[in-house]
Amino acid sequence: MPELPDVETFKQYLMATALHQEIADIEVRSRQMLQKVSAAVMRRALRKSSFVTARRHGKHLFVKVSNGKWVMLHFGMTGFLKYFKEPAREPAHSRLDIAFANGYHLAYDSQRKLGEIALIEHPEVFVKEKKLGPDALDPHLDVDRFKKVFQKTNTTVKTALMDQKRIAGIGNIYSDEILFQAGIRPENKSSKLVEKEDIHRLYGAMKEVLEAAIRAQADPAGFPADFLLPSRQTDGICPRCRSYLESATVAGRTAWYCPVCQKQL
DNA sequence: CCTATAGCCTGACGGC
DNA sequence: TGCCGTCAGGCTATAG
Repeated sequence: MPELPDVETFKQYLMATALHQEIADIEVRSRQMLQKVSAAVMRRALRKSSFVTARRHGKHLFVKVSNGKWVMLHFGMTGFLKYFKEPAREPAHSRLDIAFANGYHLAYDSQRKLGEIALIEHPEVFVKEKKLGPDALDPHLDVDRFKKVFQKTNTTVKTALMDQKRIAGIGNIYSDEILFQAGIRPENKSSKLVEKEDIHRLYGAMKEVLEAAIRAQADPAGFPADFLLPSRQTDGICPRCRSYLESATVAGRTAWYCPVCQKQL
């Protein structure tokens, strides 16, 4: 699930529910989710503290603790957050449970355990160490910088879009949507896009798709009618021209596209 | 350096 | 019903 729009929605959710409440205790349900930190250290860092704010870079969520530390949450393919009170409401694969003094809980759920939880000094240092590219919605990421990212590579445009070291936040699902909105096939060479001046449309589509998805809180039910994503399956139909969608393996993932609306350069 | 590919982990689904 | 293969909205370590 979690690409940029999803993680942005998690951030807003966390900030609307879980800030400024004393943390009574935490329970690490799956040790393997913790990166370079023991459950004991994590517990010591959070107990009696509270969360004060949150920020996001790409698919990473950073939650600031009142003692100055930050908790880093990455959601893998299946992660999400859930704020709840009744124990019966705890999600099925809760890997970290944070119990607040007011009786509520915040659960980090990850069915496939492909995510990561860490305790870090500062998000900026983390981003630098991970060599993450600029966030896809960073205002400083203008079209010229975007262009540079795409011209100096020999890979496909979908692969480049999903490479977190080039631009952070886009994964398999949203790269399909962005390429559909830009009218470009996923297996086109990235550098060719720059030659052919299609790069401006790709840039515009990226910003528009991600912003629209955030407005819909990453819920497909609220997506614009011309979005490809809800049709992304066998026998799926293009929302524009009604052709059957096609799929191909690109970057080891399944790409869906409209053979009529998306051109081969 | 660059790019492509297995492997990690768990569960849901379709076909037999 | 049960079993098996396949696939899944991510990323890393490795090979070429």
